[in-house]
Amino acid sequence: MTLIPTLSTDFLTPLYRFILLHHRQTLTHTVPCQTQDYDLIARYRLMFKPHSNTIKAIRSRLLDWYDQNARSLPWRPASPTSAPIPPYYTLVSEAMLQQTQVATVIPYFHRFLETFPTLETLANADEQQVLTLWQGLGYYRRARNLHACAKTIITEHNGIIPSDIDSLLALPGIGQYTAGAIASIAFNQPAPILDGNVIRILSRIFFITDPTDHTPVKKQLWLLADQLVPAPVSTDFRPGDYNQSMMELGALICSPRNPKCDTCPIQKLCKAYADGSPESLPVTLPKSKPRPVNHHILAITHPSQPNTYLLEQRPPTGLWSNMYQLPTLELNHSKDIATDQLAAYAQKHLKIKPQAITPLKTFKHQTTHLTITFHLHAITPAFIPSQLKPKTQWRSLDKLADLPFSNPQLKAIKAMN
DNA sequence: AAAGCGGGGAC
DNA sequence: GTCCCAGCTTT
Repeated sequence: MTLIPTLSTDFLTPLYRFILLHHRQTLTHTVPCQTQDYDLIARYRLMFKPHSNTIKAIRSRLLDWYDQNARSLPWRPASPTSAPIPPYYTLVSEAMLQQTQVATVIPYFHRFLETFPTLETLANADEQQVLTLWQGLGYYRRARNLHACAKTIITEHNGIIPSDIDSLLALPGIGQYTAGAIASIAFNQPAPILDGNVIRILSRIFFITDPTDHTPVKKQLWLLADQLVPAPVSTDFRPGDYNQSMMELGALICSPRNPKCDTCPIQKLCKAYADGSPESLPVTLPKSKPRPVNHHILAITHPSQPNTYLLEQRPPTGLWSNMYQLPTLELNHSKDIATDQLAAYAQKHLKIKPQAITPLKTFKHQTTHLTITFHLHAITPAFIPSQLKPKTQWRSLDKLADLPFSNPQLKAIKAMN
């Protein structure tokens, strides 16, 4: 019994060739197999080589379903016959859609393109303006990467977004998924994608019960996705539409909970449905819980100018990098002791000697890794400092529209007005 | 391999 | 409350 998979490598990128080679070796070492390995080997066979009829059925059913049920979205052509959208639109939408739902992205996408209608306008913009348009969307590194991406494409690719996976992967903020999405959607290249939707669908169709965020399983899923994406020789060579049909199915039918199996175009091909357990897949590794921390916000009023407060810019790395805020420090102990610490911090780091510190408000903010309790304090300086620390400035709260703030900072600022 | 990185939708 | 979302990067 041979377990060497027969894959066409004609259209695989070097990365996939590497993965494939690695697993060929793995499988070679598995032969001859031990009896206790039969289950594992059966699973590997399945994952490597679905029956060609299964592959064809999945492709054609998904494409037919997509033609009838695709949502109208701003980054899609209005109809199959209308002009293709610029690759720049695909780049922007894919950056925004990373870990973010379609409904959340739509208004941001419109505002962004209104301000930066072309790659060149984006490349020439200030990072501050790009971040401000991203305000509230989260994962702000995406905005800075997209901005850097535009600059790089202008200088190193003559302003033309590259269509090959390797060039795309070299750009900041573009990983395997986004490279595959841009190559397939914007340039109709037969590149696979693997996002949360595709993982969910593949794990259910092929009944993959291993944790899908485990690296070897993830590699198998990439190989599976690579086999399923239409190849140039096939009659239904629409890799961009096929990839989008997978994600569309994951969003509209094959949802994490309460999947609508009754209306699923590939229900008959789904092993998890046959097993009666689609909702139990995919299996994921347990995630760590958010850590509680305390952040203290200092609302320092200008002694003479009304409604004017001291602002600072956050460091270029870490949480809310490069965004603006009322001076804020992390201080993790009881609130009573905090006042002295706040005064010391204001003197040392802001050159402000507080005349009075008044607690104003406390509120919680949730991120993926932190549960932050914000403590908002009003501070009246004893005098106006002769000079300010770098990256700090006095600013009227009426004139903040051009600066990027995190949601909790906006909340604190709103409480001051 | 694991952690850091946001905010909101859906239930 | 929970889980997850058209993931990427750093350690």
